[in-house]
This record gives sequence, C-alpha cells and structure tokens, in this order.
Amino acid sequence: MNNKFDVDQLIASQLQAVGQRYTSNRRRLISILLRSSKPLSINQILDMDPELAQSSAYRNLTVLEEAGSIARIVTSADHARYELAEEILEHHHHIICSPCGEILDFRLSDNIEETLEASLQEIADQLGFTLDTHRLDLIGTCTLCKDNS
Amino acid sequence: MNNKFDVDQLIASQLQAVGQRYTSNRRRLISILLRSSKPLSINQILDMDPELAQSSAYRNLTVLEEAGSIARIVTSADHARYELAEEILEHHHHIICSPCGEILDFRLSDNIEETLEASLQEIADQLGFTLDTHRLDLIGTCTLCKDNS
DNA sequence: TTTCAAATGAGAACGGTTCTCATTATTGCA
DNA sequence: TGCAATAATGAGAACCGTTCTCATTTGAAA
Repeated sequence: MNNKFDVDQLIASQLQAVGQRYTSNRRRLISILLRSSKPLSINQILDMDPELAQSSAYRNLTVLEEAGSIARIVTSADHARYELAEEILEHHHHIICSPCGEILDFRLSDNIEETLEASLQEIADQLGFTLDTHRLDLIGTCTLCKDNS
Repeated sequence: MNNKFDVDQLIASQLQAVGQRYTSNRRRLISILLRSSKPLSINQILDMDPELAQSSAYRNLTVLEEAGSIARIVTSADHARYELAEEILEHHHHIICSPCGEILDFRLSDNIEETLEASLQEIADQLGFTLDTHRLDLIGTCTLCKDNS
C-alpha cells in the first residue's frame, strides 16, 4: 500500500461500502495525510490547504473515519489528530510529546509485536472482550521541547 | 501500597510537595477512587458522592493530577476518566469498551512487560525523546455491549 | 479569637467539535 | 444533453465537557 493510486482505490471502495462518495474535498484530505509522515491536527490540515472549510473538514474526517480510511488519535492535547488507517500505513504505534502534542509513528520489531499480541489476545479472552485493536503510546518530551525548557 | 493509611500518607506528601492541602473534598475523591476497581468518569464520581460540587470536583481532580496522585485517562468517549496514579495502583494497562466507554485495568506478565519496556526505551532514545511513561490500551467490546447489539 | 491565605461552589465563560440549513455539486435517468 | 433527486458544502450557530470567576466559607497558624 505505498502508491497513491492503490490508496485511492482502497479508499474509494471503503467509502462506497458505507454509501459515501469520494469527493474532491475528501481527496484533498487524503492527499494531505498521504504527504505527512505523522498525524496532523485539524489546524495543521487547514494550514496545508486553506481552501478547506473547517466544518467540512471535520465532517469529512468523520466520514473517512467511519469508512475506516483514517484514524482519529485523541490525547490530552487540545486537538485530536488524524492519520491514514493502519490498513494503509501498516500497524504502528505513537510517541507523543506531552508539552507540544506532536506525535510520531514507530513500529515494534516483529517478534516483540507478535509476543505482545498473543498475550493481549489472551487477556481480552479472559475478560470477555472482543478485541478490535490495541494501541501503544510512548509519552515523553521531544528534543525541541527539551531545548526550550 | 494497599492500605488506606499508607495511601493517605503518600497523597498528603504529594500534595504538600506542590503546595496544596489534603482537604476533605480531596479526601472524598481519593476515597471514591480507592473503592473503585476501575477508572471513573466525572459523572460516576458525582453519583457516588452527591455532596461533591462538579466545579470543585474538576478543580480538585486537576490538583490531584498535578500532584501526581491520580491519572486522567482521555479516550474518544465523551468524558475523561480518573484513577489513582501508578505509584499507588502499580503499573498497569487499560482495556476499553468502545461502545460504552467502560475501562478495566489489566497487567502484563513481568517478562513481557520488561521486554517491551527495554524495546520502548531504545526507540525513544533513537527519536531523541525523554520518556515519562507508556500506555497500552486494548480497544474492543465488552460482554455487556456484545449482548445488547 | 483573629488573621489571612486557600478552598469551595454556583454559575458564567471557553473552545474544540458537531449541527443547521440554504446553496452548490453530482448522480441517475429519460 | 437536460432534469430531477439526492448528497456535499460552508458559514455560522449550537453543543457540551471542562475551566474560570468571584463572593463566601474553611482552616491553619499564632
């Protein structure tokens, strides 16, 4: 899932599956997220494309999230952040700078990830949960914020 | 850290360290969290002690969080949830029911937790982050919500 | 007691997000 | 093509969880 054409195909079908169109505003949002290497806040998204209306951006991000094309990341920071879904980006985790809210992606080595997932599945079974996914966040301070403090 | 007296001692000193008093309202909040086996939303807290004023509860939860006595858990659910800090409850993780927002605590086996932490520390070092903590959440559906759907 | 800073609580204000609704685009169909 | 019919859009209002304000109360220290 690494070229724009494949991604567009996938998202078109994901939207169609929930009865939604792949409109130009939605393409613009996806294009912005595709160009970013990290999750973006609504303000970062609007800054990257000032033609986008805030209300429509929010609505379309919600539609894209419901279609399973993007993921919303909620932290204790002011704004939520958005990125392409794991189906597109592959499974990964987040490292969050608590002073500035910046989020970077990272991946665990395959064998640690697998060991962890087996253990998590077992725990979910014991608690009677049906598991959708898991998320692993590192919380800390990035270089930039460290220097400015 | 399993009897109320020790917990009160610790919290008193945590509050003192940030120049705050361990007042009766703050004791009531701690008492509620101590009695709960899972993180509570503000409404659940107010229901458990109707004498508490909402605004004071919010303010005191913030003070207790700043003192390091409790943790605020933000999810995509409407309300944040609160629980005693890891210094009191010991390090653990959360399993979250996305339909109803309910959160339960769980622990990983020591060796998986240790392997994971070593790996995470390495990743943080590579990205230039100073690590405060990590959090691991399982997202799924609890038995109750499964039955009602 | 007296003093004085800190805590309290009712309600107002804040702000990120969602909703409303009149307008504009798009699709399906003849 | 042209014409409904339906969906998407965007500006601004509304929503609602949380934070702030400020007059009052509490509690610690002496």
